[in-house]
Amino acid sequence: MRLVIATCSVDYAGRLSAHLPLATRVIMLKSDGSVLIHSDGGSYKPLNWMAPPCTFEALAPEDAQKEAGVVETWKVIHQKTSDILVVNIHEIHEDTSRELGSDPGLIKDGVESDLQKLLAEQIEIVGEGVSLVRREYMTAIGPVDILATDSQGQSIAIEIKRRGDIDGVEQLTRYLELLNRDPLLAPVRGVYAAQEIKPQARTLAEDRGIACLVLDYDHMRGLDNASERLF
Amino acid sequence: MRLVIATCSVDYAGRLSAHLPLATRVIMLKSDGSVLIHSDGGSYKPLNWMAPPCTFEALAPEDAQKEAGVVETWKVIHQKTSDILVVNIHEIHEDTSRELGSDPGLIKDGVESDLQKLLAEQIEIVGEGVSLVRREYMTAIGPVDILATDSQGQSIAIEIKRRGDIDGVEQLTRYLELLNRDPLLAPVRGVYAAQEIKPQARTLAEDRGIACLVLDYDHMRGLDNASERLF
DNA sequence: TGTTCAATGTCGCAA
DNA sequence: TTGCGACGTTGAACA
Repeated sequence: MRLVIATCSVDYAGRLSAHLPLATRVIMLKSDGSVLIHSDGGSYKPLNWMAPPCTFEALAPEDAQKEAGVVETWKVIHQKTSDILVVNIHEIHEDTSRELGSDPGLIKDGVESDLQKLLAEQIEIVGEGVSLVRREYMTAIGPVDILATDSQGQSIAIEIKRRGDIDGVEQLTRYLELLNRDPLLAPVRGVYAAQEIKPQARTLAEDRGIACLVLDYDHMRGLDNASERLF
Repeated sequence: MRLVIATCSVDYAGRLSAHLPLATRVIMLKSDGSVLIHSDGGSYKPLNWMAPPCTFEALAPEDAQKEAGVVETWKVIHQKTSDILVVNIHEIHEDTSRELGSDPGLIKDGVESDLQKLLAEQIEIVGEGVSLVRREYMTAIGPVDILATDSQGQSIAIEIKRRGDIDGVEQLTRYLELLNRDPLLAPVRGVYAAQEIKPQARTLAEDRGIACLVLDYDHMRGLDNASERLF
């Protein structure tokens, strides 16, 4: 790992072309050859970067560039896609290198599977008398998040998303079409459950006779507040 | 901007919970209070981070943590969502600070909007006698990229993607279904235009009677530049 | 300010 | 390897 603070300009050519005018930035050079160029702001996404596997090469600038103030040119080339990143260094302000060793990696806990688990446990949220058949009900085109039956014994296919976009409605529509071909299940109605359902998704769902259900994750989780676990 | 190389463990609680075991990492502290924790590998995404707007606070460790080897605790809290990131510093190996100033920002070329603009200008690429009706033709479920008419006056809905995946075909299908309900427009045929069209997307498109059109951005841009040179 | 859509998306899993 | 969906997505344009 090498960290450089330098005044530089950057050019990228690959799936698109991009240019960064001359300014002072942080350049992170990882040991796999990958490069990240960060400004002092924004979010975690760098202004420009090169993903591994790639090769790094430091070159002496051409005469024209040398006159423009370039002291060094870094050329980073992606080995598969031939994407190229060129960093023209005008001045290096800081330059630190250190061996970090491998990282044990991130341990995650609690995402969409939690929502699914909670809704399966609290399936009566979908409606009175509704009971769970099973989670991850397998079909030829993939698993339906939850299959349930209502008080009349009619099947309900439930698709769960954290954020209810239009593509989740498409997904559920495909499942419903398939499930309704099964005479043992049909008729199957659909429920689209999410913490938040976008207006366009709701419109499309309701146009197709799919019910929308907004889930309150915090309420479902009860008092098990994740932030409390830190203290 | 402050760059720290430190042996640390990290905890995050917010939309999910995550934990990073003790290891040596790079910690980037931006002047807006945001924090990025990088390992020496992977892609541009940090192992963990906190996005602005957030507050940064350095605390003395509690006794139990001090015994575990913690010399300092950094607490970063998101001002709106109350997401929290806690960094327990065991040892600082490098610590650099420098004022970077604001960044002029990235200049991009070759994204979807560029493609759309060029295809609108060079609409005859779609077919002889085809003429532009308008870009971003609005419908109830969103704007169609380009609406055009062919030499017979029949409507054409064009969906443009940089890379033609299957979801673009789904999108165009939805538009076509809607547009074909309009007696003033129907029948409307579809054209799926992209720099690269995946085989599955092509198969699905053609199965639905949607024509596929591969765009050569460099060539189209060349024509554009050439036509500019005439005036 | 909120919503929608693209992205050099990235990442992880399963077939 | 490829396909597919989630992501603490991020970022930008637009209403």
